[in-house]
Amino acid sequence: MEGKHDPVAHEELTEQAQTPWKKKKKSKTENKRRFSDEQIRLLETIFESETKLEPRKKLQVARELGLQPRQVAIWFQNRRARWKSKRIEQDYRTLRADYDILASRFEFLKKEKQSLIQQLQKLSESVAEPHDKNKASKGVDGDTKCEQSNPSFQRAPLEGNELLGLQFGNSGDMEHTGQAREELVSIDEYRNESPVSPENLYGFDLADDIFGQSCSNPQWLNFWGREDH
DNA sequence: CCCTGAACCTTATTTACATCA
DNA sequence: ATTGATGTAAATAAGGTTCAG
Repeated sequence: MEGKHDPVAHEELTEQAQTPWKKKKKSKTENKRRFSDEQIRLLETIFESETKLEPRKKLQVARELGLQPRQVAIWFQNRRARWKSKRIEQDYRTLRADYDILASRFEFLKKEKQSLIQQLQKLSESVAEPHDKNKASKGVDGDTKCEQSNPSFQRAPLEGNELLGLQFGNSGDMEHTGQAREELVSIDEYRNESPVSPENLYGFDLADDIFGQSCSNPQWLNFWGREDH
């Protein structure tokens, strides 16, 4: 990689030994001057195309700018450090923004889940009532598919276990029961009629990514069914 | 194959200087 | 005009890697 023995690079040692600050702790008349605009301009130009200098190029640049090769080397070292630090800041901002979006989605889905649970409770209560015969047409549909927009309900009433599975995040079982999945798939239908649409709430389209996945991917359901998230 | 020294790297820190309240 | 705080860039130090000899 780097650190090759280069007769040209060896030149630097000789020059370095002559540099006024070499091994000096301090000098009262220290002349640590900032580089001129012209020097910085050229150094920056070179840095844009190559962040590391070949020894020969370093000597050439040093001659051109009237600097010691060591100074050029140090400038590039510091420049790389500054560049890296800025990149880290940028990466942080990007990650932070991603996190904020996910947090918003999480909050929305939490509310959505609560709402669904309440709806299921109401439905199961109404279905459980022995005297009514008309409410069957308002039941939960077990034949639902994601792509299906018809909200007709022809399925048998919810079993207590099914409801509990959702309510208490008992998703380990649900994941492998097609029946349970079908229950949850009705989220897709619910969102179409939901009074609080995600678009209105957060200004971006959740339907395509979040709900789109939730319909086809049981792992999503598994994830959001847990309380510890 | 191992050792050594040179050259260079990254990272952290120090130092000198500029700017501003 | 002076001064202390603060920011920035040049330089140093320490420790690591690579590679020729």
